[in-house]
Amino acid sequence: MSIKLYSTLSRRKEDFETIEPGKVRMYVCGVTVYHKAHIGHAMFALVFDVIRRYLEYRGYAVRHVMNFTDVDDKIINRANQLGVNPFELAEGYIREFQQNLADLNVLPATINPRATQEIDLIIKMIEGLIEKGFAYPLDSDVYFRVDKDPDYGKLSGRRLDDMQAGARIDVDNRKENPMDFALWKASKPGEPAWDSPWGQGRPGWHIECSAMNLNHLGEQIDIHGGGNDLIFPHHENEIAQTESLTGKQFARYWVHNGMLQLSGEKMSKSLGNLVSIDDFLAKHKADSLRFLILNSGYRNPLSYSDEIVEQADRAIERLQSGLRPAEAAAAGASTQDLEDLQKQMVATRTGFEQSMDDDFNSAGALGYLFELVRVINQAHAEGATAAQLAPAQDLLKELTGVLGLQLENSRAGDQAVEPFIQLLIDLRLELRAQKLYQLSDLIRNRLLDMGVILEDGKGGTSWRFK
RNA sequence: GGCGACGUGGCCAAGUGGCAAGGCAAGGGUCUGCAAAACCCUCAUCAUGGGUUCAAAUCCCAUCGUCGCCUCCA
Repeated sequence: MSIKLYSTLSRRKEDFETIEPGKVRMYVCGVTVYHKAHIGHAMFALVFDVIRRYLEYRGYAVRHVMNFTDVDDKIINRANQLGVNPFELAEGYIREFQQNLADLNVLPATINPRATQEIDLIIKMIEGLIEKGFAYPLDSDVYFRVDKDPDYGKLSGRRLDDMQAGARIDVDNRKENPMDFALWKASKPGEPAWDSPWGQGRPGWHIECSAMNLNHLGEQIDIHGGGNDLIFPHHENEIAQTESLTGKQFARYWVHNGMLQLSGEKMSKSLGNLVSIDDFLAKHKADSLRFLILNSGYRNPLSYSDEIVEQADRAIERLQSGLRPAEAAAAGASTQDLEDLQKQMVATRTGFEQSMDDDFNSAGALGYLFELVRVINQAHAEGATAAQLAPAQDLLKELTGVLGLQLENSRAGDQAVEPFIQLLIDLRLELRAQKLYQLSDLIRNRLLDMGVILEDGKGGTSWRFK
């Protein structure tokens, strides 16, 4: 069975076929680095991380490119406000975002190109577009001529006639068509600038992505992704530029994720309603955020609230419960239990793959993983040994890993405390044997306050970090 | 005004023609000194109104509601 994925261009699910067999060229629009990254940015990164991981699970070699826009008006404005060098400002946020992604267990992209590293190619492309009549210089700017592009609007499903140019911004009367967009922008004194045939300036927002695609993936790519707020104008313009220049179809599949919303509104820098990735990770595990995103369709909007984060925290604990070690004194599960476990393993992998093949239906896939957890726990409760649980637990680890979940219980760097915890457990065991329950409960409660949970089972007391 | 998406139990959410996955919460039970975890049981006819069909949450029409894009935006 093949993978199906929804493409914004055709507005339907399509069979996934790559240009080169077994290889995927995937470009994902990254961020403009002028501000701390928020969990909305994390969403796109997580969505495409899961897509990439699943494609690799399916045997594809994925060349994953995610760019950084490191020069633009917003960066310059903010640098001016802060009185710092715009390049240094961008560099700092790039480092921070990469650290955020690492903290979220997002695999590093194959390449992270930056707009400022592509200037030569950008200029060549603009020259090519001018030669072909798709662009025209105006003073020291260069604009793309939308009227020359017959299928302009095909991605976003708009026609030029329908668009109320200037409805919310002032029309630049110098342009041939109000919808013409900048390929090259003249710079003001003191702003970052590069030499060009049209004078000192910098690239427009859209052309950089076209250039990075061309440079790192080629004229034609398999998947082009990003948030659905980029469909228009950014991706529309990218198609227009690239296809006008090459005369070939640019991306086979356009994949867009829905927006993360906070209190009913899109989370965005301009609205000021954001939760930074750092804020989130200070209170919750990376797995929790990933679960939130996996648990709903990637194309749907996702409403963020304390309540659903709390639910995600619990759900992760539930998945972790499937990985608990067998009781030391386990007697072994019955043949029937082991058969059930075996059946569920087959059902889980099959269901997982069928769900994920269907446009990366991770919520459906999670359903099968929870069912596996239940059957593992049943066997666990029936006395399965470590060896009996291992195959199912390995499967659980493997498939949650495909989704990028870590399910780690222990906190890094805390190994040193383990002997002391064990000492307290042994002490408490003695107190309980003497029925000194007040003291034994005191130990349990105090450890809980410190984030260590004790659980008394048949085979002794086990513990885990909260 | 134009384009588009969505509306499934208290909450999140899958399912897009054939008896409504899963998670969280809640209630009951087993286990336990107690607790926690785990296990067992209970918990929805799918916004509303029409229509098509042997059969609809799933297709069509209408209504109501929520949201996104059209401007920088993941």
